[in-house]
This record gives sequence, structure tokens and C-alpha cells, in this order.
Amino acid sequence: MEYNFSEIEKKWQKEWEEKGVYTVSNESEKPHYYVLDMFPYPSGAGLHVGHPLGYIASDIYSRYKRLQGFNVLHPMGFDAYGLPAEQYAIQTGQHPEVTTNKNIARYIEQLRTIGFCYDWNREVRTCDPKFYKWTQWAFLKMFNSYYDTTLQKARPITELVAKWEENDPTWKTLSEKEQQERLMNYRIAYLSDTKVNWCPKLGTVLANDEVSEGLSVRGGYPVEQRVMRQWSLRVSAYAGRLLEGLDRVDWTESLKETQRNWIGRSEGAEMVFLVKSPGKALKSKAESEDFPMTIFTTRADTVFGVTFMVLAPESEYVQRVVTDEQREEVEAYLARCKNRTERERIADRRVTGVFTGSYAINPLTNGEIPIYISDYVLAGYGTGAIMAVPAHDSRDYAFAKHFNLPIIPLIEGADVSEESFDAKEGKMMNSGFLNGMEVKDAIQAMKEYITNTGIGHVKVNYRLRDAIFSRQRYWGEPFPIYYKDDMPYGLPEDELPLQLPEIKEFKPTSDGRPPLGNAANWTYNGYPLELCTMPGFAGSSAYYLRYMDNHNDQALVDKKVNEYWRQVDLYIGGTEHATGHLIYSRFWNKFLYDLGYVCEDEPFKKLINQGMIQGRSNFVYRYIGEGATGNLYISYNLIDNPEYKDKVQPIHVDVNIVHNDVLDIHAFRAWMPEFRNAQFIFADGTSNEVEDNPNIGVSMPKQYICGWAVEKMSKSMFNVVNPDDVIAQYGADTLRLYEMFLGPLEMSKPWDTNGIDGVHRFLRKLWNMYETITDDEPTMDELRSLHKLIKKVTWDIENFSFNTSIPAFMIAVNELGKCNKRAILEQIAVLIAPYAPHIAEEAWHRCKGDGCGFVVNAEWPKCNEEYLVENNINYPIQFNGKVRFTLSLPKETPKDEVEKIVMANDQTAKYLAGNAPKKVIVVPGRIVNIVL
RNA sequence: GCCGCGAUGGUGGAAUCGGUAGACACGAAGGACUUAAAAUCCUUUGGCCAGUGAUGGCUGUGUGGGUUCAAGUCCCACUCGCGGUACCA
Repeated sequence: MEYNFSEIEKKWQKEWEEKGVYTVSNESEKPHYYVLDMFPYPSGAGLHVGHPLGYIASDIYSRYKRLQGFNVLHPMGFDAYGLPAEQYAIQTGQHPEVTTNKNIARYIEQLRTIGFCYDWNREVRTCDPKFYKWTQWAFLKMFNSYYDTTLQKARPITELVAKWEENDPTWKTLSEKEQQERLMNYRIAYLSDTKVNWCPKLGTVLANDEVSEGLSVRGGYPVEQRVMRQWSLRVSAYAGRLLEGLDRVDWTESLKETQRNWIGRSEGAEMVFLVKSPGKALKSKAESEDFPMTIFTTRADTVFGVTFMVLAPESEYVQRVVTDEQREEVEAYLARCKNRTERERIADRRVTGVFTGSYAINPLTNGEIPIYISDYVLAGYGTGAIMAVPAHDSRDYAFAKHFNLPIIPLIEGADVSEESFDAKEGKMMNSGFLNGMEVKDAIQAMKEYITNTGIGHVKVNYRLRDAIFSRQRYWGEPFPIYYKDDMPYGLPEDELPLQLPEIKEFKPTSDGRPPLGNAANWTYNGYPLELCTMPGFAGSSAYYLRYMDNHNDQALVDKKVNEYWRQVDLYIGGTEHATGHLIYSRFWNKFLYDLGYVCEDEPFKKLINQGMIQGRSNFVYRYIGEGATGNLYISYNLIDNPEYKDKVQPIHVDVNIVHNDVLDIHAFRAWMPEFRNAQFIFADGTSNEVEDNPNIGVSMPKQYICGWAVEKMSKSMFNVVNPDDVIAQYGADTLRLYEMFLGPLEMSKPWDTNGIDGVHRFLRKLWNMYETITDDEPTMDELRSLHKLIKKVTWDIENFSFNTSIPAFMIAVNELGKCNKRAILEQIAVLIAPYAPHIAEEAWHRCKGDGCGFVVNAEWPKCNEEYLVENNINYPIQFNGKVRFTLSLPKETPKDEVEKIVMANDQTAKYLAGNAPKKVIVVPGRIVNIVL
């Protein structure tokens, strides 16, 4: 009986859909379990084999949980807003909605053919008004909330206003506009003049995580700094909770570490340095026109070694400290900093800076220290001003060397003649009352000292910045905001969703306003609406909540429904979202939690990162040596031969015409015109003449071996493998099994179809077992094989070790040979159902007959340990740790009895060679080691 | 630079608690069937050495040390590869 995978798969996919087998209810007596995939951006290229890796894993887990008796929520949707569709629209005039929907349709079709158990009734797409209504709603809530630092949670801003009305007499005297301006400093979604990453090529601002090395992540265009009035989300208010929450989620340590670094908590102190008023003699504190300048440091212990101060070019202090003599030079420096792009700054690591002309007073030594400006100090972190301790900070050190500033070592034995000593260890010196202390103690002592004397106070700083939330783009969620008297006001909730208007041109307006400036009547009650749209992460920050209750038009998610599903139990996706989506979602969720809209403070309980699937490229080697014709290709195994060495040029060849590194000659010639007359030197060194060999393309006894390399999967490398092709050739079940077989889920690996035949052969073997099914009693050996498999597969799925299950199935099928007993086959069908649902469904129906129900509704087999009990243990007998032979002994043999038997054995005598053993180690049930 | 992850045959990988390294699969070689091929099946397959042979010995998990009766697994130092991050005071 032929294993006709395509017929079987189509048949069951249709059945499942018609019978609504994967529809999930929000009401169930069963325990709940929520398995989520990171939803994809539907690009025009469709899915490649890398995408389904995580989806297959989560599908296996979902099916398994369901078989274990859980009500499993396993939805899929689309992150449908984004730049590519918009840029395509600018180029072609096609509305982004049209291309997006077309791409989504293709994705759904591709996902369908792989046989996932998604409940498609729950599909969401972020560009759907029914969906983005709730994105806008959440934004409005953020606009109308502030972060109460005492309660450490978000509260409605009306509460803050009420407080002011009660306690703050000035509040009532303010004009409406002034009140609004004041409130803007508190709102969680707020408008401010911010230094942003502006990408001129994309015509929009980008969030920090959308910029890498001064280039936009999408497109790789240069990014520059610019001050613009932008919406931001006060993510930084949540920094402490985002950090602390990591201790309560089951994520990999590496991912948590990445987030911790991104949040970047540092405990230090803010200290006040008095600036000696420019051009005036040093005066006492009381009568000075001097002013205090606050800095942040994590090394309070090093105050005695401060030899200069540095301000960020954008620091507010700059204008106050610059002297008339230095003004020209300072302005020139500031102008230079401003004009440099982020990328130039990163690329150029040379020390730059300028003296302001002013001096500050070291509060401990009372020494005068010069104040400089340099762009190695960042305006956005701490106070934008630092005390420089060149002996113990490498950046300060480089600066001091460049400007010939003094370097005072503060730690005994630290040699600072060549480089700074940055480590926080050693004994203090040159440091007044700190001398002789360990660094750690000194930091503590200095913190106490500055607190007591009022010079400063202990302070925690975070690296995490507020998220810039405006995009000068069309294809995104419109802000539910209108402007009155230049101040923003939120739309009433019942006006939501504010629909994205139709426009003809997707480009910015001629006067440089965002594309929405082209929209007719883009107003609310006559007031102009916001022209920016929201960024990509807006729609993806709470989509997991919407799946719970995606048809609800009264709430993002019904309270009861949310209390049933609670949170995502298992989230599978790539690491690339470690600092973007996974921070924003956690922030968004915590905000909704604060206001009581969701019942869990962390959205994703357990998270697993799937590895990337890289491309495995193939090469042919064109001969370019003497007498080269340009169409002679040398087999890979020969290219190091003296006659070809360094005389060949590797050329990428489409991996789809290479099988197990052997080139399909016929397909290669047909691939591109330039290869039509290609000639070859085959693996065995013989050459070919097309005309001489009528068998080409039918049977080619001679092989051309291709070289290979692991590279990014991309069109230009001709190494993109499309799941559709694999499914057409082998079927979805083979694809699913093979993707898992490739290796551990978390690990990156190249896609390499070498080996897919083995998996496919296994499925055929499995298939053949179901040809005729009998009701004979299974033997003990058969039961043992089955229960060994149950145990193994159960353990594997529980531990996300999907790759090791496939060999277990192969071994079981090999052991069972031609077993055709219903009692065994029935259970195997259930076991393999999560991995290969189509063949399992067919097998299940063969075992159970028509009308038996679907295999997803079966029960997961239980392992009966009784079948696994081995009566004999095969003891490896080691001599000095080397196994020499094995000895089978009854399981119950006591330890000293084992030793006796082993010592009495002929072979033991042989290896002892008359010597008495020094020691005999017997680990009952495991091993015997004799030490000579 | 810093943080994280990894390195096991020709290839993907297995070894889940420190206990027989290389399961399973691919590839390769040889054989059976076949006019031939495909498909299928069987045998061999980490390296080196000895033996006609059954077999036996040595060696072997990136490198160098260490702990242990016993190390792919634990500890220390390093090399290389991948990913993240980049003046965060």
C-alpha cells in the first residue's frame, strides 16, 4: 500500500476544518493552557523553512497538552502594519492594505498545508480596525494615566488632578493650557521634545531597538539625532518592576540576562559639585553666585581622584558654565556634535572635547577642577554630567591622556601609567578617611558620608529609556488624539476606533508633514487630528490578550475570560525580540494590570527561543585558469588538486537543484542561460561531452559534487528553501518531523535537506504497519517497545526535546518490525499525532474504524513501568575506568554478591593478571570498576 | 571591550543524575534483486595498529591543566565560532 501523503494530508485538513476540530471554547471544565507563537509579519516573500520551526514545536506541545486533557488555546495572527508594505505602496501605488491582505492569504494557505492546530476563528491582524481599536484604547488609557511613584503603579491622571486641586493652590491659577502642559510631565503616554533617531531615508523616527550601529535595522539606512516633538511611552517608570519581574518568569537565563543588561540598573549616588562662577574668585558657599551641578556616579569611593568634570554636549549646564573666552570654541564643538550622525560618532572613537573655561570645586578635597564638554558623556543617562576619575575609568583615562590632565591613583598597587584600573577591588589610598578600606566598603562609607553631609544622596539609575511612539508614516494605527490650542486631547472612548483614512499619496506632504497630512478632513469636531501613526510594536504589545476574546467589541478582553486563560503559559519565538517586543509587551501588560484590566502582572510565564534556521548554500566551481572557456566546472572534491588550485571561482548555485551535494546537471543547464552549455569535470576526474552521453538527466552515473557553506538564508545566495516545495515532494508530516529531527529547538542550524529521505522512509515504514491490523495479543517484547516509547516521548515533550523523539519512534518501529496488532498500533498513532498529525489521523481511523472521532480527542497513553522492568542488568566491567567486558546479572543481586561474582569471573582473572585489585567499586544497577 | 550561547565521526546529531562515547539518521563502500535504473533489502563504516580470521590492543568529544575509582558531562585557564550590546559614569 502506497503512502500517499498528499492525499492523506488534504483529506484530513479538510475534515478538521469542516468539523471545527481545533475550535477552542472559553468555557471549559478542563484546565487551561495557552501556547503562543510570535505572530509573523506577512512579507511578500512568503514563509521559508525557518519560520515553521517554532510553530511546529508549539504545535506539538499544544496537541500533546490537549491529549493530556487540557483546554488549549493556540491561536495565530498577523503583525500586519509595517514599513515594507508602505514602501512598496510608495513605489507601486498599491495600497498597503491590498498587498498586506494578499500576503496574509498566502501565509494562511502555507500554514494550513503544514497542518497546525490553530483556531483560525481567533485570528487577529493588527491593521484591522476591530483590533486596533484596542491598541488605541490602551494608548488613551496611557495618555490618561500617570505613574504614582509611591504606590509604584499607574493610576488615572484624574487622581493626580484631584490631589493638586486639594493641595496645590497654584494649580487653579493656571490657564487650561498651562495645566495641560503640567500634566504632560506625568502622563504615561506623553508628548515631548525628544532627541530622536531620525532616519531621513525612511522619513521617520525609530526606537532604540530599531537602530543598530547607527543604521536602521529595517533597510540599513543611516540614522541621525534630531530633536522633535514626539509621543513617548514612560517605559522607564517601569524599569524597576520590569527587572524584578524577570525573577518570576521561566525564561532562559541568557534572555533574562539580555533584558537585565538592556534595563541596565546601576546603583550609585548623585552628588553636588559647586561650580565656581565664571571669571570670579572662589567664594564661600554662602555668598557665592556659584551654582550646584549634580552628577551621577557608581564610584562614590573615587571622589578624591576626580581631576576634571565632563558635561554632555546637550547638557543644560553647558550654557551656564561656558565663559566668554571659551564661548566660540565651545559653540564650534557643539555644532560639530550636532551635525554628526549616530553612525559617524560610533565609527569615530577618537577623543574629542572642549574646555568650558569654568571650574568646579571638589566637595571633599576643595580642589578646583576644570569642566569640559565631550560627547562621550550622554545627555540621556544620569544627569548628563560626570565627575571624571581617570585612574579608574578607561574613558576618563583616555580623555585625561589626550588633554594632559592629572591622573591620581586611588587603589594600592594599581599601575595607571599605561591604562586605567577599572576593577572594583583593592585597598584605597590617596583618599582621606577611606584609606585602607576595601573598594566595596569605601563605596558604602562614602555614600553614608555624602548623605550625612548633604553633598549628595544614594540613587538608582536605569539605562532603559522611554519608548518613542510616533512614526511619520501612513501604514500604522492612527493616534486617537486631536489638538486644541496646540495641546493634545484624547478622543472619547466611544469614538474608537479612529479609522485610518484613505489617502492617494503615501509620501510625506510637500511641506514635510507626515503622510496623513494628505488626508482630507482629518479632523475631530473641527480640531486637527494627530498626523503621526503608531510604531510596529504598538499592535504586538497586547495581541496575546486579544486572542483570548477576539470578537469582543466591549472590551480588549472580558474580565472572566481573562481570568480563565490568565496569561501565556508557553511562548515560543526568536531571540531577536529580546529587547524590543518582549520589553514593550511586559510594560504594556503591567500597565493594564495596574489599572485592573488584566489579572496577571507578567504576560509570558514560560518562554523558549527557537534557534535560527540558516541557509546552506551550494557552490559550483568555474574554471578560470589557463585556456578557460568560462563554462567549465570542476567538481568540489578536485578543486585542491594542483591543476585547479586557485584557478576556480565559486559560484552560488540554487540549492533546489542540488541533492545531497550532487548537482542535477540537467537542471543546472536549464537554470540560467549562461549555464546552458556548461561542461564538467566530475568527481572521478572524467570530463563530459553532452552529446556523448545520452543518459544525462535520466541517469547520470558520473557525479558533480558541489561545495557548501552556511550563510544567512537569502534570495541572493540561492539558498532559500520554501516549505511548499518540501511539502509537495515529501508531505507536511515529513517536513514537521524533519524540522524537529534537525537538532535541539533552541539551537541555530543550517537547513540541509541531506537526511530528509531518512525521515520520509521512516514514515513509509510506519505507514506499512497499518496495512492489515489484527487483534492478536501483543507479546511482552512488543509491549516493552511501546512503553519505552511512551516514556521517552512523554519526557521529550515535557522537556521540549523534540529532536530526540524522532529516533525513539524510529527505534520502536524497527523493534516492532512487522507488528500489526491493534493494541500497539492504536497507541503509536496517538503518540505520533503531535508530530505527524495527518498520518496519525489516518492510522487512528484504520485502528478504530469510521466514526471513532479524531485523534486529537484521544487520550495520551500512560507508561506502565511494569513492562520496562529488566530482570537482568548488563554490568559493564571496568579496569581502571576502561570497559573490558560486560556481565549480565540478575537485577536483585546485592552489591557484595556482584563483587564476588565479578572477581570470580575468568575474564576478570585475565585482566587482573595475578595482581590483587587495590579497590573494587560496585555501583548497584550500573557499573563495576576494578582499580589496579 | 562586555554579556550570553556553543564546539562530539565525512554530515545532522544522541548520551536527560559523573557510570559501556558516537544511539538514530544521512552520506559513503560492498552485496542481493533488476536487461538497466529507481525503489527496496542485507553487510561494513571514528582513527590508528596487530591478526587469514573470530578477535585483540591503543587512541579518541576544540586546546592545556585539575578533581574523581570513573569526565563529552564538574572546576580553572585558553582558542575558535555564533548571537546580543556598545562610550550607561
